[in-house]
Amino acid sequence: MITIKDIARLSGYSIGTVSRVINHHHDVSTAAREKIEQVIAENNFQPNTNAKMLKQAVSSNISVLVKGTSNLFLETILEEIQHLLKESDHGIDVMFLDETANEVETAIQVCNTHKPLGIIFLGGNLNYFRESFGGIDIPCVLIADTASQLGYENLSSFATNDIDGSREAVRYLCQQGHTRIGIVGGSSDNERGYIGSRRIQGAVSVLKENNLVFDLEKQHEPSLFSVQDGYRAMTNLIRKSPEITGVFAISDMVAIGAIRAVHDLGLRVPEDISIIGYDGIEYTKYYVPRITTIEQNTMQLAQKSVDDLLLRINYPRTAVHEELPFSVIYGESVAEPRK
Amino acid sequence: MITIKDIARLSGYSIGTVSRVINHHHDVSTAAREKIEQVIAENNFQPNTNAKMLKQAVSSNISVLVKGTSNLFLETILEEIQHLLKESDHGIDVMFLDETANEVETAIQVCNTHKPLGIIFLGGNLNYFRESFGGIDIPCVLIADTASQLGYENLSSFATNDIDGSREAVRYLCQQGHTRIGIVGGSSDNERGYIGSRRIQGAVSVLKENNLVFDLEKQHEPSLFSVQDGYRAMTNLIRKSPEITGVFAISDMVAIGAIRAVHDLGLRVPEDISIIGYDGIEYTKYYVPRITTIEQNTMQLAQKSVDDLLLRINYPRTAVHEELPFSVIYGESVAEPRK
DNA sequence: CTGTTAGCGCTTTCAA
DNA sequence: TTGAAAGCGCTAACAG
Repeated sequence: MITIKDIARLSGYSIGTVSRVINHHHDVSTAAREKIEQVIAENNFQPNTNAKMLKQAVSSNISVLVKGTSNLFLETILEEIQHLLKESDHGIDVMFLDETANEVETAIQVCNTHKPLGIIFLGGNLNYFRESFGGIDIPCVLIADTASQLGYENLSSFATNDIDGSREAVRYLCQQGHTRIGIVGGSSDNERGYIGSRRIQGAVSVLKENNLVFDLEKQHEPSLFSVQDGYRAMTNLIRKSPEITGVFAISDMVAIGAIRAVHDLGLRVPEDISIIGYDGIEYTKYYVPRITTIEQNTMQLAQKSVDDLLLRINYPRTAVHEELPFSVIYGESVAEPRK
Repeated sequence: MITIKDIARLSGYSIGTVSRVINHHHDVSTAAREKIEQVIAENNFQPNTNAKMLKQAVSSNISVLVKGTSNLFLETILEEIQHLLKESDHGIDVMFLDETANEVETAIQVCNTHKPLGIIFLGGNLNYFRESFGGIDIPCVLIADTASQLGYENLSSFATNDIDGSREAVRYLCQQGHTRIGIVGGSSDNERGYIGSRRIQGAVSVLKENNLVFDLEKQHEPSLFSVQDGYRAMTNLIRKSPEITGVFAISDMVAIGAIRAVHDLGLRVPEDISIIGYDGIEYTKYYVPRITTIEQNTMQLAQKSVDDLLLRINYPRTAVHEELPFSVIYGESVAEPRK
């Protein structure tokens, strides 16, 4: 392994000067800079990040923790964030976590080792934040869930209002004339701070307002946020409530599984059953039928989060919590019910 | 930040002893171990990874470099690898790279900083390996492409034979009676070591053997490995060659975009145009129509790679290169052409 | 502008 | 079984 010491020896300068060149300090003579850069290139020298991080108080990086490895919705936002951060002079440091992992514990680790200037959480479980976010004291942003009730001074959040979004979804089904409406996805226990339960909550409230019968046990089937489980859940739902004509799927992934399930039961979407999804991932536009869905504004989510984080890194101020707009994307998976 | 020094002070032992406890050495008295573990727990102490890595010659981890952030095919293999490695006593260290990134340069970096025992490359560009893999001297495995011609002693590879796989795909279209066959995806320039060009090569060879006319310019449209670009490419292909009845899409993602494109042109799959994909990602089973595709055996790819890597870590021996079987998954996207 | 030097937190000899 | 102490590669403060 080639170290800064080797470069110093080979270039005839001291390690101090080499370090200055590496870190683009301006108090180095052109001669020294050129010579050292040449030696570095010749030897393909890479400074040891461990030593660097160990020594440095802070890096100039921003860490992004993504919850869930194959969550297309979050990945879309991530791409946008990477794009935006490339403009700034901050490095970026992405880390993918299992859906079940504790992102806040991981973040504390990351603070010790990577020493970022700020952290963006892409998705997360509010319970973990409640438990241990106190251990973090750099500016952070939570995307896709709201942290306003948590009251941390250094944690902003940007999200669409899940209750309103799902209300809109179900309202649209009602408008089309559906009266027997089912829900797939989310868990039925009203766990606090869980996105799925909020979406269910919104959906149910609209059904109640429209005086439609709704038996949670019969007209809802829980499901993970995956295609496979959406398929299973929808199959069950139709079996136990064959009279249903409209379905709100808690995420687009679930909607895709659900549509396939409908087909395999010999029914058609939207002729026999209408399905509306949630998130607005790119994929829904290429499905047959194109999926009607509630689109979250990934661009704005990314933009606002990055802006806020950079602002708070440079001018310490208190965190903000903002709700961003969503919109209904009219696809081909919802129609009026048969008479 | 709480350090090993604090734990030493708080427990009344020296930092040497604390370090031994942390690393589960057995030359520590039970009294010391218990006291120190208690203090560690009380203070929620996390050893600083940078300092640890800086000092240690090697970790006991295995690094996995995934090429492409939203490549469902590779992600499936990754999940399997994580599962398999959990059985072993090695830590695992995943890193996602951009599709355009240089994974070998990154790997060299990773060797310096994480000091893994071995590396698994999930996807990769053979050109980068040719250029700089010489800089790596720990056991490595490349998955999804073959490195046999490269001749590195410490680089095994496991992949399905892309030429045979795409031959099988096109052969199936021919069997069904298609004579005017198109290809979407891959790039037309025969870049060495590029998966797409090998799949095209296999496809074309079968067409030639069956004495079918094939004009690369007219019957092939290049595309990236994405749904969006598959859509665009298929639209172009049909415009320039409307007589085509069967299409080989170089990946399932491309196939999905292609099917949607067919629909939007007022045609149907498979009634008007048959489409066969490649990879066998989970998703194809939930599309409407279910996509006929060449399935790569992700389980075996993962299993063999992990086995080989662990073996070579423990008993140094030369690398191996193996081709793994594929199979045709008969979906609903291929039918006999209209007369 | 450049060199020297004191650590960053940890592991690992070497002595005791 | 334990403690003391020498660095791992690097940065930054200080002196020149």
